[in-house]
Amino acid sequence: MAESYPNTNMPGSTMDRYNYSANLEFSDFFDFTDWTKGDLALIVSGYPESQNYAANDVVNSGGSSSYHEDPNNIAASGDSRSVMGEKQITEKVAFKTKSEIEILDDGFKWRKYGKKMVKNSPNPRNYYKCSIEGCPVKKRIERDKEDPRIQIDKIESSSSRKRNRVPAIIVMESIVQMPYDATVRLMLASLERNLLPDAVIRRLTRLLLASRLRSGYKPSAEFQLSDLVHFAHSLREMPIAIKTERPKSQHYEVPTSFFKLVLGKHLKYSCCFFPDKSSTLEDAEKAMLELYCERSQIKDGHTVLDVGCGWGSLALYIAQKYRNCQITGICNSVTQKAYIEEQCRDLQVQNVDIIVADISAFDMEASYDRIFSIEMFEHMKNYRDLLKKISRWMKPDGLLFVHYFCHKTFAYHFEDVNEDDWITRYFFDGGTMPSANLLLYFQDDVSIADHWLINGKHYAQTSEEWLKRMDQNSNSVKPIMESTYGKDSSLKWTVYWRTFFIAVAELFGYNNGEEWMVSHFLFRKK
DNA sequence: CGCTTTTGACCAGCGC
DNA sequence: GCGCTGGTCAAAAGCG
Repeated sequence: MAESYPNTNMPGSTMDRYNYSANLEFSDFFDFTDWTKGDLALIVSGYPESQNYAANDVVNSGGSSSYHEDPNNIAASGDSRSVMGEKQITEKVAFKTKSEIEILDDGFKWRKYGKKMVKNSPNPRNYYKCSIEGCPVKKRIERDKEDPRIQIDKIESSSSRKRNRVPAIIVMESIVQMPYDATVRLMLASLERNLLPDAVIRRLTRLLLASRLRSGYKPSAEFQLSDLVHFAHSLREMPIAIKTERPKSQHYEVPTSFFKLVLGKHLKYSCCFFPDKSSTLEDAEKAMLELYCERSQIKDGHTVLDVGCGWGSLALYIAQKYRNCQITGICNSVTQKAYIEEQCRDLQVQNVDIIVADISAFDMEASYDRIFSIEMFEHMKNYRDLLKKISRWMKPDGLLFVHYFCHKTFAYHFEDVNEDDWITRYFFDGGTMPSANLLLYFQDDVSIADHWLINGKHYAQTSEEWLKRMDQNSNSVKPIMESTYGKDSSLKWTVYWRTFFIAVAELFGYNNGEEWMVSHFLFRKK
């Protein structure tokens, strides 16, 4: 078996690309008028003392809107009482962070307006205002006089106008200090209200990934090959796929018009390949499609099956490139089929047939020279049964090409067991995160001919492009979100989709793309 | 040049 | 009122 792990040709210093943040107005993030209903101050009431406070102290669902007094006298001088006559509303929070880093970047833009020595302390106190015009949030930062490694932040938002209350920033400042579960809970609460700047979502995502890498994803602290073998074995006991309807409704029934605005012109809703970092998304879509053709050794005249064809990016690409190929695509939604057939008419292509079916239940007699599956195995469980079924659709000398995203070492289920895993809940419930070589444990009916890995940065950049396009087309996206999710939830879902793209980018960009990545397999029939 | 940071002046509150 | 402290302003300095 020839295994090669080619350098995926991503140039070195590309991190600047990944610091992209959307050019949105302050008011796009902070919907003041919405806050009068859910009292955000409650979410952050109390002064978290960096180490030893319980999550429940932070997420306080009852009580008054004023903040609790600091048990450790961190912020004794604050005055949150209402001024006589007009209603002055002040939200405050204070916390300590242990950090060697001189200036902690919290993702917000600040303007420094003062610096003062504090009595009885060798360290100065710095005064900042949020640099966005009209934002009433201020913060002051000083270092602990006993332990200068500890940074003390006090943040307050004060305004006479109720609609200008800005506890959002307080939420954000607090959550980055919190234990894992409290962080997640607040992130969710903040997300729903559209309160987090991209930089914060990115930072939180990385924190969560780091935390999960330490404990959550791995079946054991020392992940061993035997764990993977066990995982692979356990998949054999499961149905081919579970909960096939949920991801479909979660994800794939959003109107095609949305994906037309977000994806590249091939409508490839999977990882693209960037020959260099300045490649356009269209280039990258094409480069990956071309890579599939090359690695699968496809020839003109072959019969081709694309299992899980989506909007037909690969089917249509092959149909145009190899006019004598006859291509069948299987997708799970009628809207996708309708779109592909429309494309066939526009492109004057006659060699494509689309079947709408649930792969786990579907079967047929036909057989093919080449079978492709692009990012569909992630929705499946029982790879043995699935590969057995697919192998029956292969001609004796046929080849199967599989592309899935993966973790380099371990495999895990996407399960909606933790409320924290909102990506699972809303986008991938019932799916699997395979390990890079998981399919090699399922060679009952097929055997490996070749195997490649692709650095995760390609997916990171792909998702960044999707995000960029979604933002650029926000005017057109808005009515789609409103008609899909309802006017009340459209903002929330817009945020979810943006956060999903950000999270995908951070996941695959993690550890320079060497942690989560994309795996390609070429199998022959046994 | 366009931005941020520094810095002394100023101001408000408070205890005496 | 006076002295002290903490917070703010805005002119000047610093920076890439």
